[in-house]
Amino acid sequence: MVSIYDISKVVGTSASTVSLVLTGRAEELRISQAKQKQILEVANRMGYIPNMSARKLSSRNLKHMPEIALFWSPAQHSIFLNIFMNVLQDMISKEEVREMRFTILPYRNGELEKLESVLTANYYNGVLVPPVFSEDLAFLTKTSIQVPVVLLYGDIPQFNLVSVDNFKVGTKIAHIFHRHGHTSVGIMMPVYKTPSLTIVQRNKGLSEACHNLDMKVKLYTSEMDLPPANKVEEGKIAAKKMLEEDSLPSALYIQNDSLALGALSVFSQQGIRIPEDMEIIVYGINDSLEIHHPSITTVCYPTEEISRACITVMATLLDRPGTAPMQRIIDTPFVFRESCRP
Amino acid sequence: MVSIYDISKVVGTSASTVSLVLTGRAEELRISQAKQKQILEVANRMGYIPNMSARKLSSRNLKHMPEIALFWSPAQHSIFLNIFMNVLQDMISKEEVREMRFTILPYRNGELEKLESVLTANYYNGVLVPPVFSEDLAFLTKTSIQVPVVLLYGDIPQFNLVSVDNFKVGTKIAHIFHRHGHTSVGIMMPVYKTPSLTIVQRNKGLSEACHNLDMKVKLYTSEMDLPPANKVEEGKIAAKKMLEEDSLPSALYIQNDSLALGALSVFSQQGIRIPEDMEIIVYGINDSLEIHHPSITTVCYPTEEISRACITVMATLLDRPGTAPMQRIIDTPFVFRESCRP
DNA sequence: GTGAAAGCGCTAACAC
DNA sequence: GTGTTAGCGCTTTCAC
Repeated sequence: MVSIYDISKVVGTSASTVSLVLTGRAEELRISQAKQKQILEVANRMGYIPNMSARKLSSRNLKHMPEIALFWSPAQHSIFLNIFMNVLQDMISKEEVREMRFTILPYRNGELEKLESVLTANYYNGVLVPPVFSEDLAFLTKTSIQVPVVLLYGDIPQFNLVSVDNFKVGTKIAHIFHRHGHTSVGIMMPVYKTPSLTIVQRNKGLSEACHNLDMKVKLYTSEMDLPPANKVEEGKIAAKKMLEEDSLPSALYIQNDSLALGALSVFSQQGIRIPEDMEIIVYGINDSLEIHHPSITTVCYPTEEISRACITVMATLLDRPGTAPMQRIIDTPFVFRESCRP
Repeated sequence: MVSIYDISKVVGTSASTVSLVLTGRAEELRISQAKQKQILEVANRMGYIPNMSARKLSSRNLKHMPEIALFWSPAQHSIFLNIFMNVLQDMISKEEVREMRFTILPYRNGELEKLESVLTANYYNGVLVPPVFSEDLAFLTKTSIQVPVVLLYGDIPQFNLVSVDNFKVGTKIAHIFHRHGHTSVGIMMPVYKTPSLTIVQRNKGLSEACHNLDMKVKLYTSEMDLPPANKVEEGKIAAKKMLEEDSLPSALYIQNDSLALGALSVFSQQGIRIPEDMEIIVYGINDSLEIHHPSITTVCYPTEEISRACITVMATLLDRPGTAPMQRIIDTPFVFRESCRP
């Protein structure tokens, strides 16, 4: 990489002159126009990119700020980032936690190990990992990381965990349906090549509890893997397939809000009455579920509390390196509406 | 701030030993257990936080990577970040642009200047600024920044711009309504203490064109500033107020998708037929608008193209510092559905 | 097993 | 106006 020293050699001046020009202080120190122009030109031609680590290091007036790596895959719910940043800003401005900054490291599910060098070299003061696939979890387990790691899913002893009890969410839903006297329960879920572990856990919690409570369980999917933007379409297909069958479950749990929107539009078209013909609970947060007729009962990931807990845990670990890993399990709230009463 | 040198003094060893222990290479270099334990303890007690700038600088094997500051306010549409990161990852993996990393700097609208030190000290290789308020734009204009700045809104000559023509969007809508023979047009918009400049521009384009085409324009809002999460409720209130008036516009443009969901639910309850009684165009992207009965015609911010252009512009400027500012105006696509045919 | 010393790329103080 | 020099905090090499 080209440094100001390289530029200074080409121009035939000292590195400090180059620095002065490139940081915009040429005028105040009265560097000659000709030299300024020449330095700028050479920098442009050589493709000089300032090394910010060096700059930060040498700047006397900068207070050092921890930098946290935030892994991010396309599969995460986009609202998370926004809420997380709002909560962060809020906590920092109220001085509830020390300042820190988050750098986003995009990765694709199952390919976390491509970022191995970032992790092993410990270039960040901490790492925040959203719910990842099992292969990513396996990779993390065997990687030696010397900075605090906060996971949003996955029970790895050496890491911190801030999560919800997905299994329990499933169990709770089963109990609600059982209390209402249902004997057959449907689960509608997206078709993933590899389903997310959180969905797997919720399915498992629901299925096992249903089994224990003598209710039948049936899975419904569109059986075709559409692009992520087409979840609504997937819901329509899944709902249509469901309606083609001999019997309908009298209670349905839908794993995703977009899926639900698609399914609900089909149900309404086909005259399925909700909750009379079928009670419905949806995992999700979409506004439309609230204003739908009838309004839809939801369970959803408590993004704000999770964010708050993440930030608190991270701050604690930054200030006290080597502290034993912590676990925070946040409760998942139900919002009961017309589609399924408590 | 505490450094490994501080720790070494307390422990009574050398800085390099501390470094070895703290980077997890104590075993391979056979540092004594006692010393390891002591160093770890002291580091924890003193609240040692490694300076990553120093670490990156001194690591021989690291290839330097540009770091870009991404300003982010709660008012931005959350989907943007997600799409932006997906596009980034895609472009990098296809080697269309050089690698770069984005660090999120949260700020509140109108308070961008609180981040002045970040900007003037030039601690990032580039800066990406989403649509900001006029006071933020004014602040940026008068701040001396020595690294490439890409704006998503605002015509400041010294900065780069990647944007849409909001005014033209308004004009286009006016022409569609005019072609359909409407003489009265409504604009429904959120109540903001300070409305976003993009909304102002679209309103302006629509109003001016309506005026030129001899159509009446009326603004509708809820007139109460609910929290951002209540945009749906705002839409309901605005719609109810609208229905209380003597006459209804025969064409309505709604500035925001959540607002539209609220308004549409009121219209449907009150038996307003769409598009017969009122044609509707919505600015937004929400899935529900597509599956609504009738389906809703939308215009929306072309996030993917904008992201792609931002990244391209940024990469160009990183590689060729001092290149003249660029402007990229992206076209805003209409999706015609039942609520308003072309 | 541990310490001394060089050097990463840059800024800033000071000398000329 | 421009160059020299001393660090910023850390890793790494090499000597002991």
